[in-house]
Amino acid sequence: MKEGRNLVVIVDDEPSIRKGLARLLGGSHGFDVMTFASAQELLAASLPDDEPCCLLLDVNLPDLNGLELQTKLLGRKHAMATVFITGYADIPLSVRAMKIGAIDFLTKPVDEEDLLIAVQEACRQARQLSISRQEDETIKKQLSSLTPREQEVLAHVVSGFLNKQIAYALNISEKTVKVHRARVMQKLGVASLVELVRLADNAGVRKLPLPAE
Amino acid sequence: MKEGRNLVVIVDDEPSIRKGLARLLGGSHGFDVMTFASAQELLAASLPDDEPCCLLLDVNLPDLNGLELQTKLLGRKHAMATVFITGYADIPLSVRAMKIGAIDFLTKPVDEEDLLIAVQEACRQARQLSISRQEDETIKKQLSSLTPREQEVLAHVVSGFLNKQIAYALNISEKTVKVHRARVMQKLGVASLVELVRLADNAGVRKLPLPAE
DNA sequence: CTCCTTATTGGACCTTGAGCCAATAGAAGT
DNA sequence: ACTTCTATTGGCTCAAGGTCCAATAAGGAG
Repeated sequence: MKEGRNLVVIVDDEPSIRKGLARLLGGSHGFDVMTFASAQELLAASLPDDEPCCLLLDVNLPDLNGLELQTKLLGRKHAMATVFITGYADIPLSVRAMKIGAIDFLTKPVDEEDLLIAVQEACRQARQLSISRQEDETIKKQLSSLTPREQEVLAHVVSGFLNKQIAYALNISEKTVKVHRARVMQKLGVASLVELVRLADNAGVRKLPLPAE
Repeated sequence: MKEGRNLVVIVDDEPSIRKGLARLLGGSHGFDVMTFASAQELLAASLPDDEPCCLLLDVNLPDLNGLELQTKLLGRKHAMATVFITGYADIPLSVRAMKIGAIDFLTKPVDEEDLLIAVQEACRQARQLSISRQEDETIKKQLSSLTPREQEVLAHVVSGFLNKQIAYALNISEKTVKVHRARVMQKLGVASLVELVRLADNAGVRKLPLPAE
C-alpha cells in the first residue's frame, strides 16, 4: 500500500470528462488516478490490493445506475468512499445518494474547489474505514484462534462472572477456568482484564445475562 | 414525557400547508403535532420538556433559512431529528441538508408515504438520541460526584494499572488506593471491574499512558 | 498401530492482587 | 463545638494467576 498518495477511481462514460478529472486530480494535486468508462469495467477490474480509495462516480452510467454500483461495491472488502457527479439529476436522487453514505453529490459543471474538498474528505474517510476494518480483522482472527471452550470462558469473563461462577455454569472446576482464562489472555495478547474487556467489546463478543442475585 | 405518542414540530409559513400536514400526521396517524409559522416563533416557544421530536421544516422560511434554523437547534439539549420539505430547491441545498444530518429532504407536492416513513424514522432517531443523551447525563453526573482523588484513581484503574502502581504514581499506600477504588465502584453503582471499564469508556474517561515496561 | 499434538480437564501449593471492616486525622461548613 | 467530607492506613479474607504435574480423548502423521 502506497503511503502519502491517495487513490481516486473515476467512472464516467464521457472520455472528455474522465480525462479532465484525471488531469485535474492526478496532475497538480498528487492523487493516483484510475479511470473506467462503465460500471462493468470497474467491476471486472482488480483494484490495487486493500488500497483505500475515493470513488468518483457519474450517476448516469450507461449500463448501471451509479447508486446501484455503489451499493454493489459496499459489500466488498475494499475500503472506499463515494463522491457522485451528475449532469442531469433531481433532488430525490441526490437525497438517496446521501442516505446510502455518499460523501458529496456534485452537479456539472463541477466546481474545482468543491470537488477537491469532497475528494479529500472521501479519501480521509476511506483510509479511516480501512484502518478500522484491519483492526477488526485482526481481532476476529485472534478470537477464532481460541478454542470453543476458551471462547465460552471469555464470554463469561467479560460478562463479569467470577471464576467460581463460570466453573459452576460450565460444570467444571475453578482451576480449569483459570487455565482457560490464562490461555485466552495469552492468545489475545493482553496483560490485564481491562484490556481484555475493551478488546472483547470492540470485537462484539456477546455478553451473557447475569445470574439471579 | 408522554410515551407511545411521538411529537412532530412543523414549521412552515403557509397556513394551508401547516394545517394539511398537521391533520395528516395528527389525525389518523397518532402523532402529537405543534405548528409554527416561522423560525422565530419556534425559537421563542418552549417545547415540552425533554420530549424527543421530529422537526418538519420548510426550507424557505421567511425569516431564517431552514438549514440555519436546524443548525441553531442542534446545539440545544433537545433531542430532535429533522425532515426538510421544500417547494423550490436545488441539489446543492438538499445535499447540504443531508450532510448536516437531515433524515430526509422531500419536495412538494409531498408524497404521503414518503413523508410518513421519514417522520417515523426521525422520531425513532430522536428517541434514540434522547435515550443515549440521558444515559450520558447520568454517567457524567455520577462521575462528577467522585472526589478529585477518586477520579484520579479511576483514571489509573481503567488504564490497566495495578493498585500498587497507582499507589506509587500517586505517592500513597496501596491500602488507600483500594479504598478509593471501592468508593468509586460503589458511587458508580458497578459490581465488577468489567462494568467499571465499560462505564468509564462510555463516559470518555481519559486513559493514561502505560508505564515503561 | 504407535507416536505426537492439541483440547480439556483437574489437584496441590504458593504468590500476588483486590475487596471488606474498622479507624484516624485534617479541613470545611453550621 | 459538632458534623460532614475527604484522604489516609492496617489487618483479615477472598479472588486470581502461576508452577508443577497429570489424566483423558480426539485427530493426524508416520
